[in-house]
Amino acid sequence: MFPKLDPILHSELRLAVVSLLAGVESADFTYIKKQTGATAGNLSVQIDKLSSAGYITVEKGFKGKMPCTTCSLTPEGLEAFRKYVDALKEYISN
Amino acid sequence: MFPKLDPILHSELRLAVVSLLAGVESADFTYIKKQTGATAGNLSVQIDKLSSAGYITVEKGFKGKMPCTTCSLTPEGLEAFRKYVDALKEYISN
DNA sequence: ATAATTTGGTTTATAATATAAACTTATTTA
DNA sequence: TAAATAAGTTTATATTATAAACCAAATTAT
Repeated sequence: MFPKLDPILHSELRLAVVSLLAGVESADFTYIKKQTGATAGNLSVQIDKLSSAGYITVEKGFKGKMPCTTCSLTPEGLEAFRKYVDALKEYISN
Repeated sequence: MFPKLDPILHSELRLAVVSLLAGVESADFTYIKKQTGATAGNLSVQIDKLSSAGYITVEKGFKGKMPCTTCSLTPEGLEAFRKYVDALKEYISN
């Protein structure tokens, strides 16, 4: 049977963000924006959702004088990602 | 970089339907409904979309006296599924 | 025989989502 | 100091997913 796919992660951009963060300590907004090719508005919204879900933490600081938003995956986010991947495999393998 | 995910397939139910059909010659509406656990309305809509996209063919006939809608994956549908899986792997592996 | 229920769906309405466009605030460059 | 750029946020819109309501025919119960 097909397991339910976590709707927080079953989104192209949010999945890309989490996938990206899964590989690094942390990444800032503009880096994520470049890597994903997302618009700032869309990214801002999706980062909020991941943050509200507790999948990432978001820290707003400064790099020099410029504002800089840094994101990193929480343990819960990593676990959710792992589960999502497993669930997905039920759909795409066999 | 993250490849674009085919929006026709990046949907929980449509992906389940295509995944299911990828393994068999054809399957009828009620069978798909049972296997996916979807509601009839939702399944009807999603089957229409897959059909409009040319990913599946839909034949309405009768099994005995009861109406019976039979679906099967087209070569394009199979190819799209294959591509989707490949694209997805860029997100979920590494 | 006919009323109620079930089967196999479709259509319509609604709630959620994704996305872009417009806007804000501060900074740097011309 | 005016214009342009950076780094986001907020708001508006279009699309989606989903369920609820509906329909017609067949079956079962009375």
